[in-house]
Amino acid sequence: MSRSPQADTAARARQYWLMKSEPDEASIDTLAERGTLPWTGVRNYQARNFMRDAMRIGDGVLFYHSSCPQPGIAGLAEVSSQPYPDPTQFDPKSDYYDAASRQDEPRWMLVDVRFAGKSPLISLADLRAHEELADMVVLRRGNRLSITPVTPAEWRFITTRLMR
DNA sequence: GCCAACGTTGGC
DNA sequence: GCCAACGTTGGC
Repeated sequence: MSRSPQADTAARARQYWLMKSEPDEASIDTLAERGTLPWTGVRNYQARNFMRDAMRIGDGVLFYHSSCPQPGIAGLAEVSSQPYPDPTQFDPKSDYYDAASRQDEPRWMLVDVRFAGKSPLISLADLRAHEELADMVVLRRGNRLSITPVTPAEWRFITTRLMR
């Protein structure tokens, strides 16, 4: 099956994601200092599949602080690499070591994420207060996924209405 | 610290 | 392939 030259070169529309990080491990300030971070430690297949199969360089990221005194969106980032194997899976000293993963067939893939700006914290209560965001995946009851898709409308609302 | 919700494991 | 038990997530 051949594809047109346009299909090979045309960028797909930018997509958007929300990525949870525990600020004790990596906060928006950590990302601001370092510029980019490898998104290590994801050990959930659905979240891995988003990074491995769906993300593209330049996709927008809502950087979310979780498991902390003030959970919420703390800033913006963007996907800045192709997927590649998470090195921590091969490191026996890492909390994220996976003895069952093989070098020649890595189980866990990640992307790098680049800092794109800090925002005043947008709390869960703030997010839930807006009808426009009622269907956000991250707000769904029982949701535990550390990476969730964000619709263009949700992205627009958050970045243009809640972040100014 | 509690606990709801969900994913993974492993016996059968 | 079922499903109970167990572990983890993550807000409160």
